Order: sequence, then C-alpha cells, then structure tokens
Amino acid sequence: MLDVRFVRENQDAVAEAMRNRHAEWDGELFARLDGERRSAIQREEALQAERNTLSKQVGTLMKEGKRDEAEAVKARVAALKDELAEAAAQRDAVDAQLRDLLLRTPNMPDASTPVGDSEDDNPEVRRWGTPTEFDFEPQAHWDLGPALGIIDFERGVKLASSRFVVLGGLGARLERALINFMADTHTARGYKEWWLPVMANTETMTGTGQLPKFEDDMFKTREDLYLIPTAEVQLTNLHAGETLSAEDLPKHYCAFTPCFREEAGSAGRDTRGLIRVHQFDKVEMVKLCEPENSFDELEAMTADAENILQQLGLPYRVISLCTGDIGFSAAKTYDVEVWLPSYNGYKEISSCSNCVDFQARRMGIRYKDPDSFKGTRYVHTLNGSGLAVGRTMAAIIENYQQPDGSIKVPDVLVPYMGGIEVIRPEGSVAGA
RNA sequence: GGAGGGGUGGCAGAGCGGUUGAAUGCGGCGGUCUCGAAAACCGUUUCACCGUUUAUAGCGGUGACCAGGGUUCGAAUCCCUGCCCCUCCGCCA
Repeated sequence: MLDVRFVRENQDAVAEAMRNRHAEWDGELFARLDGERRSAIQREEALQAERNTLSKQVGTLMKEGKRDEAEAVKARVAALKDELAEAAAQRDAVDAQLRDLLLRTPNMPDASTPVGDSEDDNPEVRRWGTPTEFDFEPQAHWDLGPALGIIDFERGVKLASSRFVVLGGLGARLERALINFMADTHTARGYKEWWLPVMANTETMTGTGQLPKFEDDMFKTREDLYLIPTAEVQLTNLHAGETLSAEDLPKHYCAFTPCFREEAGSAGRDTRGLIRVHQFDKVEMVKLCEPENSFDELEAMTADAENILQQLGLPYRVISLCTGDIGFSAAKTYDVEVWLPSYNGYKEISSCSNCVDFQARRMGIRYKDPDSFKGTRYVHTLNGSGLAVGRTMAAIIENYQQPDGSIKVPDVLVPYMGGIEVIRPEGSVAGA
C-alpha cells in the first residue's frame, strides 16, 4: 500500500507510474476521497471533543450535587448523539473507499525499473552458461517423464483435475532431493528455515498484496482460508504487526512449501508438463531489512537464486522486469530464467523482488533504531524463489537427458538421491 | 466435542461506570552522587490519525486496555457476538 501522504503530495508522479504499469488509476477520485476523508474526520472529532468536555462537566456537577444542572448538560450531549453517529458513518464510508482504492493500487516502480509495455521489453541483465546442445533430437520433459515412469499426468487428472500431476519412484525422490538441496544450500548461506501453514487468512493475504485484488487466483476453503500461492505470504507475514529492533535486521528467511494457484485466466498457456500446474513445490526466500540496504539485499538474493542453478549446472539468464510486466507489490524485480530445450528458450524459474515498504505498510512491520532516528520506520520486504521445484525438475530432465532417454543426475544431487547417478526407465534403475 | 477460567502498557500486575492513557513493581532512558562502578535518590518512559507548522520539533484535538457491536451524558470497567489462551474430560495422526 502506498502512503496516503506520499500519494497526496506526488499525484503527478503516481499517475505517471500507473500509466507505465498499465494500471488503472483515478487521480481525481483519490483527491476527492482524500479531501472528504479529512473533513469527515475533522467533523467527527470536533463533535467527540464537545461530547467529552460536556460529559466531564456532568461528572463534576454530580459530585457537587447540582443535579438539575447535570441533567441539563446530559440533555445537550444526548442531542449530539444523532449528529455524531452520522458523522462517524460518513467517516467510515469514505475511509473504507479510500482504503480500498489504495489496497488495489500497485506499488510505485523503482527508478531503476525499466519503462516498458510487456514482457518483450524486459532487458536481459546477464547470462550464465550456454543453451544446452544435443547431438540427438531432445525430447520434452512431458514426454521423457512419463516414458521413465517418474511423472504421471493422467493420474494427476484422475485424482484431482487437469493441471495436477503425480510423481512416482525416482520422480518423487528427485522432487525431495531438490527440496532438500535447495533448503540446505540457503540455510548454509544464512537463511533461517521455517515450516509454515499452507493456508492463510484474509488479513495475511491482504498483507502481502494477494487480496483484495487477486482473489480469483487462489483456492479458498469454506472457512475463508486461502491455500497459499507462495511461501512469501507466510514468511513475510511472520512479523506482521510487530515493531522490530534495528539490531535484529536484516532477517533472512527461507521455507519449503507447496504452492497452490488457480491459474484462472491462463487457459491454454503452458498446458503441457510441469510448467504451469495448480500445485507445485517451491523453496522461497524472504528478507526484511532497513530501507538503506534493500536494493543491495535484492542483488544478493538474486545471486542466491542463481547459485542454485549454477550448482545444478543449468544455463540461465537474468532479466529485469519492466514497468509493464512487474508484479503488483514489487518496486523492482529480477526474473531468473532457466534454459528449457522444449521451449527453445528461457523460462522463468525464480522471481526476486524488492517490495520496499509497500507490504510492510499493509502488514505493519516497523522497526526502531534509537541511534539513527526517532520513532519507527517501516522495514523493506523482499522475496525470491529459490527455486520453483517443479520447473527445476523439468529443466533437469530436459537439459540432462541422454540419447537413450535416461536422465543424468546433476552431481550435487547424487548424495540426495542416495547415490543414484542416472534415472533410467522403470525396471532398469541403476543401483535400485 | 463437553465443562470451567481468562485476555490491561516491554514484562509482571492493579483498576471493575466519571480528570485513568491507565496505580505499583521490574526493565529501558536521562540526571544527581562517585576517580569510576554498584547502591540510593530525582526525572522520564506507547502508538496511530486530524489540525497547526519549513519540520518525521513543539502545541491542540481524536482514537486505541484482544476485535466488532450495544447500553449510558460518560465504558478498561456493564451487555452481546467473534477470535485467541489456560485447566479438566473425551477423541485423535
């Protein structure tokens, strides 16, 4: 959520930012609601002040035994009641409207976020490795996986619906190996690991920005709990409503959770394979830090995501999302894209964002530092995938495929696979 | 699921209809004393919003004692609903 005062004082800049984002923005509506809200508050508070002084008079008069005078004052206050109720209702109404407007308004892109219309305008920042070359015709993971007996798409559909998958045998084992490898790697680099609820309430979902605008993207239970679309929701909200101490910052957190996405509106996109499914695993990184450091922390977090791909030996590139493509809560985002032979291109496998104080203001995560400033300030929040496990598996299957259809296990995963070095078709698994 | 008890400031813990934003203790901060420290003593110690203002200083106002309603001239104090916690019983991976 943007700061009301910031919006009030920078209306042109906000309008321009929202244009660059292709986000709806009604500056006149904001100005009207903002003005109405403040005058409504003034009306209500003036009435409250009057009521309070008169009520105190009643108390004093009663003590002095002047009952008649007390009764007279009581009557005057009682007369204020309707007026006060009306003023309160007006304030409530306009306040709710303004709040809703702000809750649905995306973050201001940082100055370093390139201006652009769509994903076609995202500049490449760097590349690592070169696209894998084959001296045979490579297959897609959605063909290789079922052939190896490690991915079963039909049974996913049978058990749940389309866009759900089943992993069997070494597929399930590989999933677990990847999760452990990623979590171990991040914790070794200073991220504290958490285990979290995969459901979250409305307030939590509002804190990180999923609600109120993106309700349709999530699965919801009858109890008004939502299945989390990412562990970012829970990791970031861990400190919601808290005032931290500067010496406790930065916080570097990570967690493995399943993630659930409705994928409404993406019908027809990435319909094959593990790329876009309703349920997938992800190891997530989240940071809370002081504003001065947040952009350095973003670079470091992106490097931590890249580190996983480097250790797995998967070619990738990093792009900087432009204003037209950046997410709702983010001020700046780097996407890490892994080389995927079946797409003959790079595909997003991690998204690392600095949300500055946008989420912190929604959640109320502040900090104090008596040495450098008075009062409290909002922390900056960052999140990044480290990495999406299903897409990583797809990338491994495709990039490590052998001419015979088997999959070489990346060296760093072999210990996590119980020493298995190659995944062969069911029945001919080496060492099994 | 059944039966009770409870949610007050950083913590402990009073208040149970009227100058109570809240006693007292601990903790924190500043000071006196001291060569220095401890002890003792004095002072101070929540946050949000609105207005004023160059000001995130000061001043004025409003709200906040789990949350939301209600009663009342007036509510931390009374009533209702919800959430959470504790104890006992039952059930359970």
